[in-house]
Amino acid sequence: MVELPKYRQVYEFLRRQIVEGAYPAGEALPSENALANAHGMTRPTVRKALSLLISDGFIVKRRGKGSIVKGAPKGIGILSITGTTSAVGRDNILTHIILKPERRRWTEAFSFPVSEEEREAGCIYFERLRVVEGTPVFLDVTMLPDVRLPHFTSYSLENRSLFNFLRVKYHIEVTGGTQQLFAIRADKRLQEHLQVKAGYPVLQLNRKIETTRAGFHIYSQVFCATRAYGLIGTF
Amino acid sequence: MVELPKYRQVYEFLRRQIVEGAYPAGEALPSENALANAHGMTRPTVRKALSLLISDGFIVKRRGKGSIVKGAPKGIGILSITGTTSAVGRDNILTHIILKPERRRWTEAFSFPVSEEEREAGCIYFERLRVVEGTPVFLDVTMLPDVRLPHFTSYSLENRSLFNFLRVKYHIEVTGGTQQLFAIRADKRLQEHLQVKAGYPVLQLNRKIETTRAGFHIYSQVFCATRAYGLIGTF
DNA sequence: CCTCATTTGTACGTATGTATC
DNA sequence: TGATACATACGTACAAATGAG
Repeated sequence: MVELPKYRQVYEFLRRQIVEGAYPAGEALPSENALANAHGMTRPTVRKALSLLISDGFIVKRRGKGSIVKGAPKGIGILSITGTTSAVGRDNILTHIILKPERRRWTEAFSFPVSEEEREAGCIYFERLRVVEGTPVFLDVTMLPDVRLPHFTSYSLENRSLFNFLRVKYHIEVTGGTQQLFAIRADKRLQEHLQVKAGYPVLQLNRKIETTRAGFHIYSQVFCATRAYGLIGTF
Repeated sequence: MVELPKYRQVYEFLRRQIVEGAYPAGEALPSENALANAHGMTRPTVRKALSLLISDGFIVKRRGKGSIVKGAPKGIGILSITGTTSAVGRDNILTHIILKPERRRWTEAFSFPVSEEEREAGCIYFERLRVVEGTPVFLDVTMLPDVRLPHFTSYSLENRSLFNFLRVKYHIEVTGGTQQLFAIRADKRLQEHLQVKAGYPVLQLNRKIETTRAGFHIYSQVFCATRAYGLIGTF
């Protein structure tokens, strides 16, 4: 088992501190030098951790002032790299398996081109519904190539983060991705699962997710009814 | 006038090279060491430039291989930090002023809270329509606080990037921001400007944009009909 | 299978500039 | 003015993945 790199450790540490409210919104984190001392590392390493917090939208930095904690945003941060599970408040999200992982042939990956190797490997396909505080919010369709994933289809993903699952079971780390956004009308299937009326506007997200394993991508399609929560993100 | 930092210069240089097709998709950029030598800087500086290209979705990196250029994605990259103008293909976008910049009182900034100073300063408000290849794609509503922006309302923003404008005229640099996404039905106003039918699903983007000037935010609301182009982004 | 050169990833240390208070 | 804090940039070292031989 490989240790997380130092900058990731501090990142995780600070992230937890912030969401737990150790630093109220508007307050500054300890200075970069202070953090470096406290964690036994140098300033460049701390800065790398902080830059992750910035791109996650947890802090902003002001020259001469410090790293100021942003208030917890209202909405669901699915636009960033964090998976759906950790994007919400986490405690109040339930995952319901609509279609268990099964092997398929690739047809297409949500308008993303599929490489030759991926096509040959075959496709693992499953559908999940995410329920936040009793109301269905996401319909999540996932496709990934069936290469070196022993016993994948026999595991249950009920209430489990796919990204964490891939990391601990198969050593696959998510590194980033591309996404495409559309506004569409709810069709019959979406009406049913997301509990909206016919023709209701729904967000559609097509994502191609890069990983540390070269050539291994996760293709994911998310449908989201934004009546209560908007999707939020930072840039 | 302050020079751009070195890492920004290389970033701009490589970015231009990529969009001009100097490195076809799938090819690797010169190695970090090579770039460092070529541009008279060290590897950390080059790496900073490359990390910008990654977050813009231009390249992916593979350990032991190099920085591989991604194919030009189809869609409009408005989700990232680049303004609307440079998000598109750039040559084929036209800006039509619907409402010229005028002073208003703040009511609300698209569901974002407005600070006391911003409220007191008053609000500059304007609306623009972006037309790509003959079809209207965005309706762009912008609000910004009227502080230390001499003669702003007297300039025309026709076919001009707001971000560039702020940089060269007022020394304000955009550093990032938060956005919120919804799928809505087109109302009367949107039907007219975006040329869609009643009830057509439209993407709504509320953005609060941070700048180098402390406490100065740009609030922007974008409506987008995603019939032809989806919005794309990386993470 | 092993070795080696190349390339990126992580982390160290140092120096100087610039904004804030 | 001085202290503090972040921004930029230098230089170095070793680890880990890749691909060629």
